[in-house]
Formats: sequence, structure tokens, C-alpha cells
Amino acid sequence: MPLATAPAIELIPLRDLAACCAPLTREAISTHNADSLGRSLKALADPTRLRILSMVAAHDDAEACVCDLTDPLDVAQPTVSHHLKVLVDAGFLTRSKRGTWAYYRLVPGSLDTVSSLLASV
Amino acid sequence: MPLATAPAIELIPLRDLAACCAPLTREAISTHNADSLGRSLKALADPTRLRILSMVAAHDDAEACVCDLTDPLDVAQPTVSHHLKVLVDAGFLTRSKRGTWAYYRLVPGSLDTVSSLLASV
DNA sequence: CCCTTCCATCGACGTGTGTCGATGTAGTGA
DNA sequence: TCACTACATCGACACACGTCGATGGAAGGG
Repeated sequence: MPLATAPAIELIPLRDLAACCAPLTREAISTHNADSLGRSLKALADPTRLRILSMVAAHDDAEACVCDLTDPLDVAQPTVSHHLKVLVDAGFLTRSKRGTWAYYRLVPGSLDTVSSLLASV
Repeated sequence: MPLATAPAIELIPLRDLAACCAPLTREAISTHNADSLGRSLKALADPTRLRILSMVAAHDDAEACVCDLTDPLDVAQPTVSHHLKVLVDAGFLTRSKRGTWAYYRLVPGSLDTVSSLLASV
């Protein structure tokens, strides 16, 4: 560290640095956790996907096949399959194929995990 | 099983209609509520915005100005302003200008509302 | 006055996302 | 074997979104 550069640092208006800043009372969320929670929320941040989750949960045994969802929703069948894949990849649904039908089931606690993480941000 | 003279409607495999369908145990979310919750979640579904919310909450008095946020975040100042506007429009932050600085504050209970709505989907 | 700082807005760009029709695939039943 | 159903995948499209540099406006200090 050359001493010749030291005076320049003292010219920084130190008062300005604290003029608008309040002290930290706790640790903010980490970048990694923000990315992770952001991905989960992005999977939930669509009205059609929220309705899919709710319709699956509303079914007895918390299970539904694609044919249960296509008619009530106002979107085409490929769109329903797309949204289901997003929710499965995000860990909110599981898929099990029995015969011709594909049954989707809620992952227990997955929504509550995101909900509690969100409340603690 | 049906006789050859039976009406065509009886030829529909009725068993199939119930094969993949479970009865509803409760009401699913409405389209309107899904849209509303979807908009709120969309505002939260970004890592930078989550970090902003957390950094504001981590500050003493739950208040922070833009200059507090620009440096720790790895984005440019217009991007920070853009994200702040999204969070204000979504009802998660309030803005109050004092002198040269703009101070942002958490809306109490806003995150908890979304959190509880999410858990009840 | 001029100059600086803080912040919002604008315009533009690349990327991501929701949607659909067309097509492929596996299972079912005749 | 053939036809039909249920579902996934593909390709394409329009649109929304995150980001940044440039610019503008408001407030305060020399």
C-alpha cells in the first residue's frame, strides 16, 4: 500500500456514508437462498398453476389425473401438461402413471415450507 | 354387454368416466383469487427483490434508502429502482421521500398475508 | 448561480414464459 | 391387427420480464 495514495482516501466525505444509513439489526437473506426461494416462487406465480395445485388438493386423497384438470381449466391439454411438469420439477407435485392415466399428487409440506420461508424473509 | 338393439348412448363406457376421477372434498381456489395471489407471488418471485425485502427488513426501524441497497446488490441503480417500484405497486413496500433520499419501508403483515394464503391453497 | 448527489424514468436489448396446434407414444379394447 | 384414448413432447409464436446506459428532475452545498 503506497503511502502516497493515503491522503486521497481522507477526501471521501465520510459524513455522507452514514447520512442515510440505518444500522443492521439482523442478517439479510443470502444470495443462494434468495435464488432458491425465487425459483420456488416462480413456479407458483401463475394463476393456472395455483388453480391446478388447489384442484389437486381439493380432490379426495389429494390426487387427480390430467383429465380431471383439463376441462375446468380454460387452457388446452398441452398447456396443462406443461404446467404440471413445472410443478413436478419444482417439487410441489409427484407423478405416477397407472394404466392410461397419469395421477398427480401433492408433495406433503412443500407449500408450507415455501410459506414459512416467505414469512421469514 | 349391451344388446345389439340398445341405444348408442349406452355404448359409452361409463366405467371409464369414473375410473380416473376422485370426488371433490372441498372447494378449489377461484379464478379471481388465483389471479390475485399469482400477481403477488410474481412480484416476489425474483431473487433480487427477495434480497431487497430482506435487506429492508434487516435494517433498524425496517427502513432503508436506495443508497443502502445499490452497493450490496450486484445490479445497477436503475434496476434497483425498477424492483422497488414493483414491490411498491404490489403492496409490499411504501416509499417516503425525505430530502434527497427516498426511504422504503415494509408494509406490516403484507408478507404474512401472502404466506398464509399460500399455505391455504 | 453552478455543481454534485440521489433517484426515477426512458428506450432498447436479450431472455424467459405461457400458449397452442401438430405430432409422437403408450396403453386399452374390439 | 386396428382404432381409440390419455398424455407428453416438439416447434413456433407473441408477450412479459430483467437489465443497463442515457437522460431528467429535485434537493442541497459551495
